[in-house]
Amino acid sequence: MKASSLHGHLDALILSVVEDGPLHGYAIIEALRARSDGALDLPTGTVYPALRRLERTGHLRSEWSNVAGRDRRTYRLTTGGKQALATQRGEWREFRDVVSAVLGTA
Amino acid sequence: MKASSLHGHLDALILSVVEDGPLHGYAIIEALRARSDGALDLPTGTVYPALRRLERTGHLRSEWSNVAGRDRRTYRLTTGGKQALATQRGEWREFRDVVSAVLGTA
DNA sequence: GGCGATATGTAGACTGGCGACATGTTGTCA
DNA sequence: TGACAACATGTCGCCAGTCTACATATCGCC
Repeated sequence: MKASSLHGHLDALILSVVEDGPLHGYAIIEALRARSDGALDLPTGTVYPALRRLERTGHLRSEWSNVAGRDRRTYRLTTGGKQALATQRGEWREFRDVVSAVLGTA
Repeated sequence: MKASSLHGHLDALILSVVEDGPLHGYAIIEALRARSDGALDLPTGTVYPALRRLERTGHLRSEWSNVAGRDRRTYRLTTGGKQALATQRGEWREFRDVVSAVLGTA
């Protein structure tokens, strides 16, 4: 699937997979792939900048750790992030319904 | 609704409203607004460039006319445009289902 | 030693939607 | 007559966000 069509919806997807528990970047990419049955295979150049953006806006917070000799930056949802996710879920539903209605793909 | 989330989906929406019969730019904007119950209110700076793009790629063809003293450029779907619309409807369905699945907004 | 998987990141290009602007006509209302 | 909304088309430059390609490093396996 063309991930470029995600434009503007990626943030919600990331927040959504982190909702179930803290994850580091690489694991987030895998979680998105798993949850979408392989349809979403996002490049690191897309995800890592998005994570820093989400941290900058206060929706995520990160913490470094080392697991089996590998450095990990683990992200978790903030309170603001939870609210943002709820808002964005609502916006997604509206967007989805509007586009489906216009396209006649209800 | 934030129309910026349209990114990449606008072409399909335009092709879809033109599918029912030739329309000029201004009427396309109105048709999108009507079909979406007011949710889609696109600025001319978005729609007109998109129409020229769609004509450049051969999905639309245009013709000038004059109605009640006003110049109109009326667009209609080409054969290629019909095929493109069918393809994009399929892509939309997939995109919609994937995002809904990940967000849990099924 | 090499390679694939794990892990993070940046730089620059490209695309597309948006706000602001520019232009002109028609119809309406005071 | 003059102002203003609606009709109608279009451009320009900005900006946000995604992608490609690159850079770096560890671990486990063969």
